[in-house]
This record gives sequence, structure tokens and C-alpha cells, in this order.
Amino acid sequence: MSQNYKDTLNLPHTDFPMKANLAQREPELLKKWEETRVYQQIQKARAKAELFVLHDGPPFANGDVHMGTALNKILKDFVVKSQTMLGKRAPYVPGWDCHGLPIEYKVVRESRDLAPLEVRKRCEAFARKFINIQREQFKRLGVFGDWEHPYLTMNPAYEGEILRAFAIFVEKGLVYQSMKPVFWSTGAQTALAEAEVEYQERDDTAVFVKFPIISGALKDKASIAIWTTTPWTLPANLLIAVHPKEIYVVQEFTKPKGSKAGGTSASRTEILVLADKLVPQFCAATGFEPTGEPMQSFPGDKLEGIGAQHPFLPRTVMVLLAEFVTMDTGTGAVHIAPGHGEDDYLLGSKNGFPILSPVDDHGRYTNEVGIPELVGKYVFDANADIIRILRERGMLLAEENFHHSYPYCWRSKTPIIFRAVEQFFIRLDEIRGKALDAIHHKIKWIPAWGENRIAGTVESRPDWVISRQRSWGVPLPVFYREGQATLNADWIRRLADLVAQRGSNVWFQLSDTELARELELPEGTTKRNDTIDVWIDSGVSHRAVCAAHPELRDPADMYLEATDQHRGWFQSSLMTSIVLNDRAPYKMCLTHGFVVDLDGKKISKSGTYDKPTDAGHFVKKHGADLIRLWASSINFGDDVPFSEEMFTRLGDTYRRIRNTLRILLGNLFDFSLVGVGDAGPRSATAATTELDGATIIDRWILDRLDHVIAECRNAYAVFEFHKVYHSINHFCAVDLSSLYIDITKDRMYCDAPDSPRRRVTQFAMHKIFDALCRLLAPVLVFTAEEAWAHRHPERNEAKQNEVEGSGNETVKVSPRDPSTSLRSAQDDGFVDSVHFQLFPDCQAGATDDAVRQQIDQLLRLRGVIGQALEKARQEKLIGNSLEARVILKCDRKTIGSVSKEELEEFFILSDLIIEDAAEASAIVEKTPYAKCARCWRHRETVGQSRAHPDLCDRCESVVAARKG
RNA sequence: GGGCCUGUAGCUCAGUUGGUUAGAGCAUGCGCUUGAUAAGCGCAGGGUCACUGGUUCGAGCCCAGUCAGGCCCA
Repeated sequence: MSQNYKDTLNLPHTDFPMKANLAQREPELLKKWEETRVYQQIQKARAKAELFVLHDGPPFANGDVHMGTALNKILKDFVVKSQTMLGKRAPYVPGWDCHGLPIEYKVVRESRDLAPLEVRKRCEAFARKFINIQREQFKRLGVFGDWEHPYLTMNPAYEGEILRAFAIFVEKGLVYQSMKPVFWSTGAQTALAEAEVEYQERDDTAVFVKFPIISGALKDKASIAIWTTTPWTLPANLLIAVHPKEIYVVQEFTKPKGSKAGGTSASRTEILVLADKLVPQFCAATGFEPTGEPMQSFPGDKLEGIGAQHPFLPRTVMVLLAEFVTMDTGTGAVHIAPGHGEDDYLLGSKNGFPILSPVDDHGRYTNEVGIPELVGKYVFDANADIIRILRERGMLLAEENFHHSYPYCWRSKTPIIFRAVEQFFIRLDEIRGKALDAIHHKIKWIPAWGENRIAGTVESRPDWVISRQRSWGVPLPVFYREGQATLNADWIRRLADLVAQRGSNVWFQLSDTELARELELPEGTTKRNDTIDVWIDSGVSHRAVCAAHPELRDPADMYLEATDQHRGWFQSSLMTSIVLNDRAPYKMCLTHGFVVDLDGKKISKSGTYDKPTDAGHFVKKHGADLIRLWASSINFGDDVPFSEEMFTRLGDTYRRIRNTLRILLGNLFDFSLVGVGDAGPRSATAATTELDGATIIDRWILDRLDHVIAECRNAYAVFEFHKVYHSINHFCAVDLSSLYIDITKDRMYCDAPDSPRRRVTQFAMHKIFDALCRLLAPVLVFTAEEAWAHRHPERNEAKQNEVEGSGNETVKVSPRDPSTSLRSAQDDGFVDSVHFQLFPDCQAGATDDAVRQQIDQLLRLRGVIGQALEKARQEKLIGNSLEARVILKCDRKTIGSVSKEELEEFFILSDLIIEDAAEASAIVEKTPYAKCARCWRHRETVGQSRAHPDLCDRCESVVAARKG
């Protein structure tokens, strides 16, 4: 080559690095945001805009942020940032749920036998530690919010609000006291939570017992046979449950003389009622044999309401129907002691039966047991006595050893019993109807099935148990006078004032007398150490946070949590809000699925999952923007897939987007607008002027941009973020990278710097870059900011009024269009940020169907040419497609008015000949023309210039002009 | 066991009120380029729409069941 023309080209030029190096760069941007107080500036600038409140559901302050927590926070940040860029004021006040068993459990496990106050101190320290850890992790993810003033449910002011809400519950007569069975450790004399129960293998004696029928058609003719592994609960038996649909039989059984089980020597005959399916099992276990065919056979619901005689107490036991009866073991007729089991309790209380639980704190029978000789006896020792009594009375059908896993207390290692203790409840009957009304008519559920889901749980949920026998929580404000519980709203409010001042520790610090004096209660008033269910804590956040915070509003616009919160926070908040405000606390509930691995298996909560699940690991490895891109790429309504492979794929997408921004920046190095608003539509005149001389591809890409803007704006508005992801990805990969940027490469590099078609291209690229940065900002918070800063260096660096292009003419920097930015121009010391901007508008009505259809046609022809070129390449006829002469045969109509010159550019060809034909086809030959040394196209004009014999006419004139 | 939900290429997603041969991006393979270069472009392969049955002239879409998975209960 006679001359190197590379220096005469307008090659792209930018400092925006190709390699993201997010793990290092992101913290620098975070520091800048923190220093310039970006979040606070946004809020200030938007003071008068329409309010959008996303109320943060408080995560529990224990453990690191795993991918599920990260997903939730990032989705919230998408909402906050996109609503802001849609023009609203969207404050975000994050919070933490601080009280509750998981923290207390971890603390107590480390050191046992602490006094309640000491437990509470350690719990608080534990919570604070993790609040700080999580706060840093959330910030690191690029989440904007008022991190300096989060709400904590253990703040004294918040605790005071919990108690004030409680006072209203009391005032409205919704709180009542009743017995309810709980896990009870007889060794530690305390109630236990599920987490504190461990299971051990154990042998017990299971018994088959008969209950003679004493009413109905079978009166005195048969007995109901039941089976139980806990004979000691029989004194508390009040009911028998059968399955309504399963088939039961009345059957005569005989036990032959000297048979294995039972132990009696005489042969024995019984007429028993039991489930048909379980007869063989019953016979195998007891040694009874059926005598002939069943006497009767009917579904369980025929037994409803029948009375049976308790085997050793003067009590009639009623038969009820229950779906929970299974046909796995036993007889299909289940012994029910409402004081000693969860199912038992629910069935009994639903049917108005009392809760009998004749056992004390140490697991010893009380007087209520009804058998004097057993009073004071430890229930596990009493099993043998009960069996003896059954045998003596002839009620024992059989006994067997039963090996099973049984719950034990994790602390005292003693077997656990189910025992009813006094609890406090909130009555939900009156609330339920209003809650359902709000669910069906007032609240928008995203996805829509959320409505069904929460309605189902609200319909079926029993009254709310709000007392806990724990230390780490807000004290249950019940006072006792001579052993009687007193619920007094005024007293509770006095306590609320005290707690708001001194924190809830005061309840545990002060003696009964001191507290009574402090609250001016009657002398002799005492307290106990129960606490309030933590679901009340977070459930009143609409009052303690949204209503109380000057920047927020109750009701909130949106709650956004994982789907487990349909039964959790969505519901607890709704219930308390109905009581307190007679309406829902939110207008919308958005739910997302759980994070699952590639096989669709859960990962978040699995203790055995061996791959990393904490967000910090992935932030360090890939950067927060990659995690955010992941969160934006998935359809969060379903379960959210997550795997290393996805991150590899996302890395590709990320690089594609980043490189697109980079090439746009590179091509814009010598371009800026004068007098044209960055957002475009308000400067339609200028824009039209700029578009003079545009080719069809320019018009098309701006039309595409308009569509992408519309799609993304709409997707953000309805919270379908993955549509933003796909739309932008497609736009970058296909429309820009493989089409527009590729096609315009020649004019961008080889034309004179100020050639009209080059400037038009830059105008388009400028608009595209500007729009892309804004549309990407909620997702790629760091990358969008980084790119934005490279396009607007004058607003971040020392003031510059001019930017010099390398050897090109001076380009003036346009004043900012204030209507597209959040900030007012007067703020001093202000550093520009993409996060102050609004989303770009699309030019309504500017869509150009003709252009789109024309391009569709051309793209079809492009495909035909591409295939022909590929074939020619395989035949080694050509290498580079610029070496080809393409004879395109097609219907002239498909080309329309597009010139040959423009077509050559569009197809990226040196030499195109068009011939008429009905069907499109292409023939490829090697072009006879010489290669231009500058633009590399094989052109007819190469060799015509005397000064530059190796250049085409276009390049010759550009080079000549440079010298002149 | 019950309630709610999900199941379309290796991965992430489209697929309108049922209507030709089920699409896109990425990944894979094969080329081109070396003036976006730890980049860019082209071409190609890849799917029994989880399975079974039904409704219909016609089903990825509607209905029933089965299987797998998730959340919440039991």
C-alpha cells in the first residue's frame, strides 16, 4: 500500500473502557454517590412531584444477604428508581424486623440459662450487628434509600406504636384469652418453638382402645376402636374423629384363646367400628380375626354426632368428622384430646368444646385428671397406669410396642408434650369480611393469582395467637390483679409512652411495684413476661412508619415481597390496618418467586445446599450490576432460576450492552448538539432540521428507538422488568450492533467529519445513547452512571465550555434541557448523575410505518444476499464481502425509492447491480474494481485521481479537503 | 394430604380472542474481519411446546388427569 490512510479516518475514540471491572469500579461510584448525597438530592428535587410510596417489608436482622434477599431488594430498587424516572417522588425508607425467635434462639443457644434482660441485651446486639452487615450489603448492590435513618422494629418509638396499636385492639374488644396447646418442655418448664424441638428415636406403648357406642342406631351394639401412642392423653379425651368420605365397617372380631397380643387366655369377641382399609392392619397388630362379612359398611359421615362412652371416665365422647384423619396407621377413628394436640385443638374449638389439659408445668397430672390415684404423676410414667386401668375395665383391645421418632426439648433433652396454656388471641371474625372485601375489590395483586392465594389464607385462618412465651419482643401489655388478667387500653397507652421513652426493656427492668407506680396502676398490679407475636411488630409498620414518616404516606402504593408473605406480612398488615384504619395499608401487592437452582430445586432455605448462595460472593465475583441484570432478566412472578451458567450468559449480554454504549461514545467523540434538547421531542424543529439528508436507515433506527422507549416505559410502569431487559438487549444486539452501527461504519469512519449523513448518524447515535443510559439506569445503576459521565464530562470535572475533537472543528456544548432533569439548575456543588434524569419520551405519532415496511423488505433481501455471499465464501470465490459484486434480482417495488448508493451502504457492499425479477435471488461474482486503500471498498473510481490513485472518489475528496 | 402457582431449543424469554412450516437473543459449530479487536459481522445446526386423554375442521393456547418443581398449610 502506497500510503497509510488510517490517520485520515474518523475512528471512534473514547476513554470508556471495554472491560467493566465492576468489582473495582462500583465502589468508587458508591463513594461518589454517598459524598454527593444522590438519594437525598433526588428527594429534594422531587419535593413537589406526585408521591409513590413503596413500603419496605423489613427483612429479619439475622444472617447475611442471600440471593433471595438480594432479589427482593433489587426489585424494590427497580421500582423506586423507575418510578422516580417516570417523574414521581419515590422515597425509600428501608427497615429491619428485629424481635423474634430466630434471633433469640441463636443467642440462647450460645449461652444458656440467661435472665430475660440479659437475653434481650444480647439479642439487641445481635440484631444491630446484622443490620449493619445487611445495610452495607444492600448499599453495595446499588440500592438507593435513606440508609442513615432506617426503621427498626426495636426502636423505642416503634415499640411504642406497637403498644398503641395494641391498645386499640383491646379497646375494640378484639383481644381475648383462651387455652391453646403448645410444645411444652416439662424439663425446662417452658413453651418451645418448632425450631427448639429436636427429634429422637423412642419406644412407646401404643394401645387399641374401645369406646362403646351409647347413642344412635348402633347403641349398645358396637364399640368404636381407636389407637394411640400416648395413652396418658386419654384422660383428656373429649372426642373421636373419623374421615367423612372413607368407608367404615361394623364387624365382629374374635380373638382366639392364647393369642399373642392382649394376653388374656379366654377367647374374646368384640363388635367394632373401624375403617375398612385398616381392618387387615388391625388384625395383624391385635390378633383379632374378623368373623364373617362386615355387618354394615358406610362412609364416615354416617357416624357424625354419635355418642360413645369414655373408657374409664364418666364422660360421653362425641364422634366428629375431620379431613385430617388418615388411613396410614391406627383404626381410622382418632382419639381427640383438644388440650394435647394441634389438630385436636382446632377440631375441638371449632365445635365449641372446652380445652381440657390436666397437666402442670412439670408434666404431672393435676386434679382435673379425674382419677385421684394419678394426680401428681409424671405423664410418661402414667402411661403404664392408664394401660392397666384400660385392661381392668376391659377396654383395652391390644397393646403393642411402637418405635417412632418423637420430639424432645433441645435444652433439657426431655420428651416434649403438647399442653394447653393460657394464650391471648385477636378475634378475626369481624375483620375477615372487610379484609376479603379489600382483597377482592380494593387491592391490585401482581401477579393476579395473588388475590386467590391471600383470599384462601384469610378465609381459612383461625384467630390470631398473639402471645409468646419468649423474652425477645415487645412485652404483652396484660396486667394481673389477683391472678386475673386485665386488658386496659388506658394502662397500655401509659405503658406505650413509657416504652417510647425508655425502650421496652423497662418492662423487664422494673419490679411489679415499680412499674405499677410508674404507670399509676392500682397497687398490687403485676405483670408477666410474655411478649407479643412479631407478626404484630411488622404488621403495624403502616402505622409506625408510613403514617408517621413525613416523607411517606399511609396507605402505601405498593408492598413488594416474596410469595410466602401472602400468609405473612401482607396478611398481618392487612388485618391490623383493617382494625386501625378500616382499610388496606397498600394499593398494590407485588410478589416474586423464590430463587431456585437450574433443576428447579430450592436453594435459599436449604441447609444442605453446597454451592454459594450469599449475594456477597457474586457481587465480588461479577459485580452488582451483573446481579441486577440477572434480577431484571427473569420473570419474577414464577420461581426465579439461578445458576453459574446464567451468570456466564448474562456476562455476555452485559458486555454486548457495554460495548454498544462504548461504540456510541466512540462515534460521538466529535459531536454535541447546539440548541437541541437532549430528550428530543420538545425540540422537534431542531430534530427535523437535523434529520435533513437522513437515509432510510437513520429514520428507521430512530423509529426503532421510539419503540424501545415506549416498550421500556410501559414495562417499567407495569413492573415487568424482564421486558426492559429483552427489549434493550435486542435493540443493542440486533438493531444497533449488527445493523445500524455496522451499516453506518463506512460513513462514520470514512466520510468527511462534517458530512451531512455522518452528522445525521451522530445525531441519531446521540439520541440513542442518551435514551439507552436513561432506560438502563434503574437496572445497570453503575454502568449507566459510568457511561453518562463519559458523555457529560463537563458536568463532573472542572468546568469546560468547549470540547475539542481531535483535529475537528470545535463543538459547542448545549445547555441542559431542564425539563428532562430532576434537579433545578441553581444547586451549587452539584454533580451530575444519570439518576437525576427522567426516562426519555417517545415522539408520539412519529412512528413511520412506511419506513418500517421498507426496511423489512430490505432485510429480507439482505438475507438473500447474505446466503449467496456465504456460498461464495465457501467456494473461496471471495473472502471479505467487499470483494464481491452482487447481482440482486428482485421486484423493483421492494426497493422503492432507495438509491443504489444507499443500497450498497445498507447491504455493506462495494458493487451492487440490480435486475428485475419476480422472485428475489442473488448472484455473487468477484468484483472487477480495485480496492480503495482508505475505505477498503472496491470502487469503480479507484485509480481516477492523479494525486491519490489508490483512492475512490469519496475518499479522494475527503483527503484532499483535509490538506486544504 | 389440602390451597395457590409453574413446566415452550443448552440458558433467559416471546407466542395476541385457538388458525399456515412454533419465534428472538445468548450459547454451540463453521466461516469472514483485524479501522468497536480480551471486540465486530455472516451462515448453519438445535424444539414430540413435561406426559396422557378429551373438546374442535384445527390445540403451545381450552378442559380433565398424570408426572416434576415451588410457596403456604396439614
